Amino acid sequence: MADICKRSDDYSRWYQDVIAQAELAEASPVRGCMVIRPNGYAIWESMQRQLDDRFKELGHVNAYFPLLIPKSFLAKEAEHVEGFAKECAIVTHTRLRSVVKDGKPSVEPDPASKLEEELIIRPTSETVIWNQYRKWIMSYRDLPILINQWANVMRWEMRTRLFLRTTEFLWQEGHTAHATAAEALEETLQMLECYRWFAEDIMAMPVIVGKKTERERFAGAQETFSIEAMMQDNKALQAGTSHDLGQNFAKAFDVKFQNAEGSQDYVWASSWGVSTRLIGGLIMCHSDDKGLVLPPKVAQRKVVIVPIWRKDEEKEMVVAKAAELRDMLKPVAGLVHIDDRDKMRPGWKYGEWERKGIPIRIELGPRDIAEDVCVLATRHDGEKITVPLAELTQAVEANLERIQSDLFAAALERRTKNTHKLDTWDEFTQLYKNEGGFAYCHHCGDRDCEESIQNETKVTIRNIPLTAEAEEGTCIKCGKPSHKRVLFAQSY
RNA sequence: CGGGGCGUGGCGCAGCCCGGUAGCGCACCUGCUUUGGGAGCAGGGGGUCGGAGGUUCGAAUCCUCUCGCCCCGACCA
Repeated sequence: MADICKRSDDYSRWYQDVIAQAELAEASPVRGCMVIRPNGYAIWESMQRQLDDRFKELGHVNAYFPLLIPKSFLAKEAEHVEGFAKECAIVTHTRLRSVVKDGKPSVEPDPASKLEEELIIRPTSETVIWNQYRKWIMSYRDLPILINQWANVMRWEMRTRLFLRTTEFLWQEGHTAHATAAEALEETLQMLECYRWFAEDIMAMPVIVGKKTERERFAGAQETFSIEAMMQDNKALQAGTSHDLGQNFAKAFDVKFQNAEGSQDYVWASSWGVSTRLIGGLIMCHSDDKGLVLPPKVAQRKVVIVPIWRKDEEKEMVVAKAAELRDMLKPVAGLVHIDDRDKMRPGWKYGEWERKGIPIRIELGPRDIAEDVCVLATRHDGEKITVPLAELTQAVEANLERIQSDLFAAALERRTKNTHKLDTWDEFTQLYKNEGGFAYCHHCGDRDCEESIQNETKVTIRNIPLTAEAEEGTCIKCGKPSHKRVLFAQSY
């Protein structure tokens, strides 16, 4: 039981096994949609809370815009339609009627309820939001507007994978409006940095921060920036994006303001988002063949106590002691769970909490209590140490910090080991024929050249790192001159 | 949508080729003994084999269609 495929045998099978065994999510009756189970949702809540706090610190407020968008809205920004039209779900009727089909009772859309203007289920909310902004913005005094919304969106993708790409997903989308291009860009970069912070400091997932090429840009954006993380199969995962929208949406939705000098100008915009895809990244970044591994800062339950007993009297005593420890640990570990389920032996419980990724497990039995100690086991490295109860709080606190930094260090080391600087097409194709990874290479910047690389190798330019230094070279593919290296990888 | 694989109690599978109306492991329920790394014994409940049609005295097994899932591609956060 509890079989998790080894990463080395079949990575994507392993990924699915981890999700199933940790009870994070499962498929739904509708293809491509997922049911996020409590363990998975707890991760999302934890991410949501921390991001939301940060957004607010940076001056943003939350609002909510509707799920349904008039079809015509999507047609207002040319590139935007181009980008999303293929994957929009459309509402055409407002009610069903009962019918008998092949002798069986059934339902079908009532033809009488057909909508005059069909509605789109939002794939993203720029259009509805900008339609409202037109009403809210008159003067430069109304700017900036810094709104975020937590919502679900739908993109009818051909192929889905739990968390990484589902037809419906949860995300946050920030939509800001500014009086100047510089301010919009500043906001775009500020939120990009916020995402870097979240990925690295909270998720312990190192990322490369950079600018997307024209080809990979968000439909309707002037510039798109992303954070890219390396998964354990050496593929890249785009973990968050921040877009400088320029005046594209303001022009499409006619959002003008009067500036201090009295003249009219279109508003400058940014939008940025991260989604439940982050959970997929979290899994693929840290988990192992035993199951999920959660960084303490993301884990809702950071510590579980497994009491051990033989007789009922022992159970009472051990569980009471466990409750004491739980209360004692609250300031450093938050809510601590005591697994006092009967009918399950300790070994079983250890396995279960390992599959579920709880960072620290405390084992507490009569022998420990007699000696005023307990056993502290850390999930990520499997180490077990005996800790005097008097020192437990500090030990837990120190270990939570250690786990967090160990995970980041391990992920960074793995990325470093699998990152290369390549200068020849031969090395490039060899790398991606074999182990893959990140490759910093020169590229001419030509869209067709970029496309031909993808067609031949499935490798794309993930981004142009913000830290890329000027360096003369020649394009890895076509040999034309290049002035800096860009980040290549196969991606999810 | 193209290529490959697979649908049999909750989960994982066997049976299918050589038709005779279902079996194993785990899980579940009851009881007793257990409990420091996935406990043991005994008893027990649950499926008509993804769906539809066909061949046949008889179909999980053969044929046709269909739906769904997984993997590999094209599309994408």
